[in-house]
Amino acid sequence: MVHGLMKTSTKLLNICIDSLCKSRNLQKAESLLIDGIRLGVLPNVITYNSLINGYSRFVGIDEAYAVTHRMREAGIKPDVSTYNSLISGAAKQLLLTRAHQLFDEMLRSGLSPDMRSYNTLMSLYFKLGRHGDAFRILNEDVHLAGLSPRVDTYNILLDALCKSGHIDNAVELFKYIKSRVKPELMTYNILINGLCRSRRVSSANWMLRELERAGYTPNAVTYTTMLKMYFKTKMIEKGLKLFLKMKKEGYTFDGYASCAVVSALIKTGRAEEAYQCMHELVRSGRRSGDIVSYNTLLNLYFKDGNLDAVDDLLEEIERKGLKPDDYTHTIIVNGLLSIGHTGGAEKHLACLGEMGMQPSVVTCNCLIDGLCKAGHVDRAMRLFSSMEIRDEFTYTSVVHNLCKDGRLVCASKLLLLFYNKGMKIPSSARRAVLSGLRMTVSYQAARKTHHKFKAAIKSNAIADP
DNA sequence: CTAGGGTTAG
Repeated sequence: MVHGLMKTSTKLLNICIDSLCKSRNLQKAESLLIDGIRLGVLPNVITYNSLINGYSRFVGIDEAYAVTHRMREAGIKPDVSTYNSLISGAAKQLLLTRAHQLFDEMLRSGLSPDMRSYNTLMSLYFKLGRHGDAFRILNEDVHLAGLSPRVDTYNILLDALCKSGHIDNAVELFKYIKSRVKPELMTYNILINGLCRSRRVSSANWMLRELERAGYTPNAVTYTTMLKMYFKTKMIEKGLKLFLKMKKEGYTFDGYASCAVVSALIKTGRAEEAYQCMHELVRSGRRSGDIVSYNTLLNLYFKDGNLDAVDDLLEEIERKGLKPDDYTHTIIVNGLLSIGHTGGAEKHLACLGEMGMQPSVVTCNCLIDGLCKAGHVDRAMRLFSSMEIRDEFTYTSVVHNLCKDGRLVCASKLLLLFYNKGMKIPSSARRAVLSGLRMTVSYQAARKTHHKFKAAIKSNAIADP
């Protein structure tokens, strides 16, 4: 009798602790655990697994691993679930070696990894761009372990194919797996997202119909994905119409769709409607209060020139203990540049460095472009030289701005260098250099440079595929 | 374990 009651209590304790952990309230979960022990309700492996999962997701792998010592002291041995949580914690921080260490430790403890353990490892390899290693796990390790992939494994595979630009292979794989497993709503969402990212509007709509034919109802994820595709393909009104439909039909819409709508409205100069949308979101009480929605709002205030609101919002972010991310810093740098405060923007970048953070490529790109446009080409070029990672935005921006500044020789030399590196630069950059050369140097010089560019692009096209 | 939102060039 007493034993039965205790079992019920532990179950209740576990439900409470798990829900606290899932909502990031790890402190409260810890004190509940202590209260439980005081009252004689003993934790079991499930209790500790919830904690480990929470620390893995929201704090860090070391903090999560520390809990395993506490559970061992309590006489409870970690199980496969424990290790799965730990491995996903390592995977979240892209710590491949750590993930493998934990995997080996699990094997040494006599535990057999399950499909989820392999899924986590595969997904990590995909995230690191090591597709070959991911497929090796699937084709060798999973087989050796006597396991077979289910729909969740295929979801990971499909998503990886979509995100690495192999959407056609993803669709092919989808057709193949349909004969083996029943696709989930998530499976359809992954494919729709892949099609939307490559702007295949009609294929995305076809996949949406397939989703419905399979008996599913589109959810907030499906609609947000479609919404973004409309904005990306400049079909703003169509996107807004879909947003209205989501609201009207009472779909489980949340802050995700609103952020996408607000940013599209800002980009098309409709600040008034953007404010309205943001206010609606706050009123609905669905604002999740995460850094993404703050970034969206911050961008809106900057673009609207509402600097007092910017100050207040930055203060609020700090007060709430939210960590500004790369997007936040980019928005701030861009905002400072837009009000002509180039020194402030440079200072912000320097501050990041002092705090031991690397500014992102995007942040640097914005500063380079802003400095150039404000006439400080030399300062921009100094930043350009110091960058370790550059992308096509960096190059395009630098070439265009050098041309505008009349430094055509420099621009053409750099462009040639980028072509030789195999970078994909929009043809507008080449046209800017050539027309500049024609106007300020000579038709002859432009023609010679044109040939050089063509040769570089051609030799790269052969070396690349 | 796996799906959707926010920043930059032309």
